[in-house]
Amino acid sequence: MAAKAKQIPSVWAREQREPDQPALSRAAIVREAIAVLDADGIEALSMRKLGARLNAGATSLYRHVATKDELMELAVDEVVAEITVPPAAAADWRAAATEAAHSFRATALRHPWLSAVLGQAGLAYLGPNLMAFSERLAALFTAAGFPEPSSAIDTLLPYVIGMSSTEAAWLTTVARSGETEAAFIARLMPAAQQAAAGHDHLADAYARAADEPLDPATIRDAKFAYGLDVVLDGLALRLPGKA
Amino acid sequence: MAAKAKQIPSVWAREQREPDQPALSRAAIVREAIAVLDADGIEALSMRKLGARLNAGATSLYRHVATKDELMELAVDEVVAEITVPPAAAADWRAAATEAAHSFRATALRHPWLSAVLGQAGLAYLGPNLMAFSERLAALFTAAGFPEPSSAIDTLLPYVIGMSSTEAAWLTTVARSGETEAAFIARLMPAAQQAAAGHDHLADAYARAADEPLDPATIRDAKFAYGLDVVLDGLALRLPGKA
DNA sequence: TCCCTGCTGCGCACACTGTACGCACAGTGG
DNA sequence: CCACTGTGCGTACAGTGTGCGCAGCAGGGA
Repeated sequence: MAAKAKQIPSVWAREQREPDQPALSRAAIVREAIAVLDADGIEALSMRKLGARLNAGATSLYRHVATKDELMELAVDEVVAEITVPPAAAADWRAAATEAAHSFRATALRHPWLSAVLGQAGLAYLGPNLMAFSERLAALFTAAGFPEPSSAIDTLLPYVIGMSSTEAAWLTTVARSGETEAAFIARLMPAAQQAAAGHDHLADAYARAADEPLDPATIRDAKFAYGLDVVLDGLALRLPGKA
Repeated sequence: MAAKAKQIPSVWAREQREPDQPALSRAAIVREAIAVLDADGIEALSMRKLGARLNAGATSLYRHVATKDELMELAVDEVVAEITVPPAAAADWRAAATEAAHSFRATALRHPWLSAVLGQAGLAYLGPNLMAFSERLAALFTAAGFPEPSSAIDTLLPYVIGMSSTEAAWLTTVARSGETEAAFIARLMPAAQQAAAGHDHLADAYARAADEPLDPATIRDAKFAYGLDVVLDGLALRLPGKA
């Protein structure tokens, strides 16, 4: 969808490339890809569409990026930089870990494709920002006095990733419906209750949830905080001097 | 890829449909889809390929399944039936929860696409087996005496899903490399150590891991069990009578 | 002034994807 | 015998990622 219209091929008629365009570059491509991902979701990102948004052809992108997967990897690493992990010197490791976890969740909800891609990649991503993130987490738990900080990280991160990814998927579904979260829940409720028929505990839980006056976002916040506290409680028991 | 070859159209030459073929049915389609998913991964499943394996055209499947997403939902629910959750009557809730978690992980590693799809779907899936699974978990934690069993579930499940999905992704990557896990790690190590340069804690962790004599599968088992214990410890603190 | 080399963008093409549409046939009920 | 319904399939459409080779530009010698 370049600005230049189709015209008969002629050396004289050919225009110069606009020099004021933001040049195609890896950074610009990644930035635009993130914008598309945030706005339209992961399956809406195609190389053609991305190229069009950059006033370029689809295959031009491949001069700067080896493959679409590599582009995703770059986008992940770029976005991971938004997560803040308090410095290790902080006296209260628990507050620091809580802040890091909440920052992760906030980032994952701001970029709903993040956790899905991250969870599906595992240790294969070695981008600088991801490494820096891991390093700061390791520093935090080491300073806290954990004998094996990586075990602590390998407990906390799966929880945070698991929760964030289901939550992001849910919010994506809601957003696609065009309704508010409460309205979407209300519309889904009958089907859920029907599916829960014969399952007493589930039916009870649904009934209790229906009476809940709190708004869904608050409930999700509380749920995440609750589970996080559980995990941190469990970790605290592993600190030397507590056993 | 039907058995009948192309031939000049003629009423006389047209063959009958083989009646001994296993009839195309929703159950057969789902079963075959799971086989493809297990063998070749999630992005290898295409309707055409699936149809071919069933001696049918691609679009024939759509008589039994509304859309590919629906097929995935059916496959997930089918596979979820493999997860065993001990009955609520079990005296030791902790052993029961541990068994359920391990069963989940085993199923997720047997079907490496499971957690990714599950984590990306959230509460939207309401299949009977998934409902039964949730019900039994709820029964378990209710019988254990938790005041709000759903909070316990919403803590445990994200951990289990998060851990299983990264693990499954890792194993998929390893499998695709054609090497053993140990060999793959050895080949990845230089890149990882280079990426960890300047990050002291990470570099230490890598160095320690390189000296580790245990085989990777054992380490993964231990890591999962460790985090699971952490979560269950944290949950145990929420049992009335412990506060 | 010329050519040569290397880099960037792009048009085309290939092999694929999910799935809508409408026809041809089998079995069933009237 | 006819009508109807359910099933399979061939064709087609609008996409997808990406390999290949060409066209222009920048800079560096001769």
